[in-house]
Amino acid sequence: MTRKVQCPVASTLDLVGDRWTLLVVRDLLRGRSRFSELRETVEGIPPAILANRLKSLEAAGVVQRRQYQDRPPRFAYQLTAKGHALGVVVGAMATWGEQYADSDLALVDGECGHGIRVVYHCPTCARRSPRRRVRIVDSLRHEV
Amino acid sequence: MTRKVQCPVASTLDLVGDRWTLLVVRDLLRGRSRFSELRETVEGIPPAILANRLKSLEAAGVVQRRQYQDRPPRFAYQLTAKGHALGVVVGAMATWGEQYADSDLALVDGECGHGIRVVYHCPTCARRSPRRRVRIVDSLRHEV
DNA sequence: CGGGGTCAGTTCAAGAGTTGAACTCAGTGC
DNA sequence: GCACTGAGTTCAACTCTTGAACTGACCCCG
Repeated sequence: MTRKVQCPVASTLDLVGDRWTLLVVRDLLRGRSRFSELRETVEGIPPAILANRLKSLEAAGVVQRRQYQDRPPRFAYQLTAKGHALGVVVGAMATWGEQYADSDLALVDGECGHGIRVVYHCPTCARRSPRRRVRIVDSLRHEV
Repeated sequence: MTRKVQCPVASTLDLVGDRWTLLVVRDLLRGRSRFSELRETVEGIPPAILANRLKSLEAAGVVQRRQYQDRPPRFAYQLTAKGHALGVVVGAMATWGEQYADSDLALVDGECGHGIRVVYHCPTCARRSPRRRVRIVDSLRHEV
């Protein structure tokens, strides 16, 4: 069901625009990697959906399925670089959700260990704008 | 269908975790405000879905429905502050999607007019980390 | 005064996706 | 041999989504 659009938001939503996919990504970011771990931590996901989503994510190059032992064949799912980049989306949702709901999860910098936020950043002005009003325009080339 | 969870990602997804809602928010951010405008610009959305989503968003306090004339009653939908804050999520998807798909949309700072990105930011270190590895942990209070 | 057009939706049948429960199958520990 | 674990698959019931058509209020035009 690929929509033939150019909007990056729409193409992102083609992959992760459902109730479950980003919860799976969230738990992969949390360090879960095995099917059964994900089934336990992704709140009430039916195994059929989990299997289906992991397949889509693998097909999209977002996760990688690795067999980590073969006597009883066992698999681990890990995020690729592309998948780790999706952390910004999950993080943005966490940042937003934290303002409007109680939370037991936090987004933490892998290096300094501090809680972090997802914010706007203008590379031209080198200016960060956590709550800036932002517009979405049809293109930078033919500005609306 | 409220999930009784505390994860901010999950509660955000309860509201916007479907194929359409964030496309509607995107176009509200783009300055569209009337039903017919949204129907035209949200790629192929069925009017029943659009009406339904606008109702949910209004109930969630993300948009506000204003009657802007009453001879023929006409309505405009506008984002509240809460809704504008969702721009970070849409922006994160745009940022991610732009790296993996061609784009005709751009995220623009409302003030300086430059194209902007959505990035991680650590308020403690005052350090911005566009591609930093990030972890999601169970809580900052009782660290995992 | 009648016809066509716009806007903001609603209605409805058909189809697609989701849910929950149960089941499979291989291997392992006891 | 037997229960258990991990990694899924299968299936029927249910719900949600899709697309197309329709409504109804109001305008403008001749």
